[in-house]
Amino acid sequence: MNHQTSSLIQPSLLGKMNERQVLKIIQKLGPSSRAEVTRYSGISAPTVSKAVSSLLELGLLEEDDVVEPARGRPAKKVRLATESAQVLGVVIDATQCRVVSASLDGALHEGGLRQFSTPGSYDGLIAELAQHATELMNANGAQTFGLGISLPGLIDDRQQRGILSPNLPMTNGQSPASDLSDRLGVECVMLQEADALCLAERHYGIAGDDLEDFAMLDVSTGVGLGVCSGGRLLKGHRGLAGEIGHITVRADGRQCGCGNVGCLETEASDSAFAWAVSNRLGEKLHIGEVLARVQSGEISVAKELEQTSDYLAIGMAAVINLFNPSTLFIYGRLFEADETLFDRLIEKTENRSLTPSFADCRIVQAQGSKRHGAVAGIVQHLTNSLVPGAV
Amino acid sequence: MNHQTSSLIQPSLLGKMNERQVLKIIQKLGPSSRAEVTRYSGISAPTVSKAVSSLLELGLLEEDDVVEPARGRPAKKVRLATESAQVLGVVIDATQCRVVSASLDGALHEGGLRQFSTPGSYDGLIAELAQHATELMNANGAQTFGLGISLPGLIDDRQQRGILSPNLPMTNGQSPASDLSDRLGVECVMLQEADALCLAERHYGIAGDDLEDFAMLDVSTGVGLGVCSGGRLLKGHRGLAGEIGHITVRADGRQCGCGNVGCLETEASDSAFAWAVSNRLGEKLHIGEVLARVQSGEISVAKELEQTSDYLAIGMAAVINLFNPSTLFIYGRLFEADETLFDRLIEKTENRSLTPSFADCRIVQAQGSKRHGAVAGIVQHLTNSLVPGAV
DNA sequence: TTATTTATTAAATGTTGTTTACAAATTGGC
DNA sequence: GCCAATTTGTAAACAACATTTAATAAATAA
Repeated sequence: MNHQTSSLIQPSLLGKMNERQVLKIIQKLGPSSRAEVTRYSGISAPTVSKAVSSLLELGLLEEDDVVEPARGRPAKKVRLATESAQVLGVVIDATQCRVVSASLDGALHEGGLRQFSTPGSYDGLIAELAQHATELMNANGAQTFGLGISLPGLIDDRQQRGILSPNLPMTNGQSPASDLSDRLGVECVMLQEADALCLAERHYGIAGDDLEDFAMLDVSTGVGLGVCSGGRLLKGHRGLAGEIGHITVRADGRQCGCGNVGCLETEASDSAFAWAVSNRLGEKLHIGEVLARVQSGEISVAKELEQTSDYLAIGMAAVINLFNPSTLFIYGRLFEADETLFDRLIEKTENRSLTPSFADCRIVQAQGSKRHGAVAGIVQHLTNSLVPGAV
Repeated sequence: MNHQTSSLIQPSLLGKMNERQVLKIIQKLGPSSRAEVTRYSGISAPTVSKAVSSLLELGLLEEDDVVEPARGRPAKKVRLATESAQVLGVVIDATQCRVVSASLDGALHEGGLRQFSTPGSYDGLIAELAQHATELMNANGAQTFGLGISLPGLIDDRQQRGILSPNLPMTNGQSPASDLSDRLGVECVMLQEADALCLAERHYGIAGDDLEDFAMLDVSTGVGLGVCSGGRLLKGHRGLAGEIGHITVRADGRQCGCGNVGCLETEASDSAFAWAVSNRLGEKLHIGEVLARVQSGEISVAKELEQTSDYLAIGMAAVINLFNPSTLFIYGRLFEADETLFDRLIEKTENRSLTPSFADCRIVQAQGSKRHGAVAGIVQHLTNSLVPGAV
């Protein structure tokens, strides 16, 4: 009658905790010698050696032949596996899918990118993903440790199941992670795409290493939000947290597909912007076409841009007030329309935010990609798997 | 050169982890025998015995003399300390302050409540709090393990310092926890009041035990939000997370003290409601006066109530969409004005929410109090202190 | 050759949890 | 009234694992 789900506390747990800590240090420091890890961690040298041996045996680490000239005996560095092991990342989008292979340090492989149009059926999607994944798994001698998936829409994180994806309805109720895992025989995890972008910044971003509490606003067809709080992704009860696209920013706004009116998404997204422009021109244009005409100087969209950014600022301010992120990443192509837009958007956001919260937050454009995010997702999953009840 | 802040991984860590686990089980199950803990946890009997001994020695547990008639040797139960130990809770509000004493299981002591008007100066506040606390510490033979403080306004969680409290400006920049700790010689922690309400529900609430992801909306003078995610309070980078009062719900709304316009707080709080009623009646009324006149049938406030709840629903829907709570607690006295208000508010919230997120969330009125929250805060702090790098 | 740094090995010590056995304290039946 | 059954809690023995220190080997620069 064991009601506790938590991991059993056994002496061997300590060894695993040390392994995970050593792994995390190498993820952070890059290729390192055992002595460097010892100094950095405060763990004794023999313990570090033991953990490194174990990680080498697991295949998560590899020996690195780089020698840096120094005083005494040269260090034999170890690094995250790049030759003997790999992970795959899968990005599923409304129109396109991508499969990439990467080493455990997150570096995407040259020539390891497969891209194809999203098939019309779920079975077709899984089949094509599985095929490309299999090819990448066999492409080089590396053992594949796992696969991460970035999926748009609402995702049930506990059941690893799609719930509602307006632009990709075929995934509703499906479990691509489980289906791919069955076909490929490797561990698979699925992430909401905004969460994937979060992990991309957290693990492979350039924004410094104090990235424990930050947020990612993804402005494209809809508006998505990923939040990292205390070093963990904010999931909520079922994993639906971060659905900012349908918060109300205009009590009497336009009708939204969700049934509500005046959602952030209907007032401030690529689609909303394109809709507004189309409305004025009396011609149905997609965001790409709008941006192209703007860049060619054919049309001016200052007014629509202003209105869109007014509402986007309300959404950004809500994120800053509610989550107090140290950094707010903005992911989107709207800024291509006007290079001064970003700065004006920040100013508007400041006016809509609580002063101390805004002062504590820097706002930058995101650098990462969903590809990197999917890879980061599986790498993080593997890392945490080392210790049963890990952070 | 140890850059790691995490706790050192030592064999003795395991013992502490077991102690904490045993303590948590007793917190959850109530007074229990060692055998019961053994069965529930799956930990072996001698280990449980050892942990219990240690916790008895620390003073966190006490022996319980209740014997339940059963088959074999009667169990000697242990419980959270109630006679030999206590904690204090402090609630600081704009007009009133309270100091309470409670046993480690959270039960407030009979006659252990001190209440007084909030002094005009910070030094006076600390002095009076310290005096009442000292008296409560000496009131019975119990050793005082710590003190929890509930404070309104923005709080820097890392530095345990007040930042900005519109209704209690004397605490800005101050550290009541540290100041009281110096005077009393016991451990003190400070919580934002919405977070305190969260902990009250989580530890002493009646809402079931699956309370890992939930939210607490405190509608009073302003609108505050506390969020518990994955069992931890959402803090954000500095601890400012949950500042929902100043998100924009009406792009062209009333001017707010924060500098912005159309904040949730200026459109949907006790004050906003009272302001709207006062405006119509041409007479400046406080919320209490409004409610009194409503209950006496003197005035009708249906229209203002409708508008207030319209905007409150927008805020609640934002919480549901963004945090995906399993439960949303509402704390406030607005519902006294109309007993059907709560149900209508839920309906409006549903219209403003994403369907799956709303379906996953039940909305209930909060039962806990800030007093319980302050106590829960220090008890949780003490519990987590058992293991350095705890959850 | 000496100094220096790295990494491993060996030995000593201490911690943990578990199993096994046993004592303790009660109920229930004869 | 007494003995068996039952359940609880502790003690001792044991095995696993960790950490540390110290010693040793290895590999290079000076």
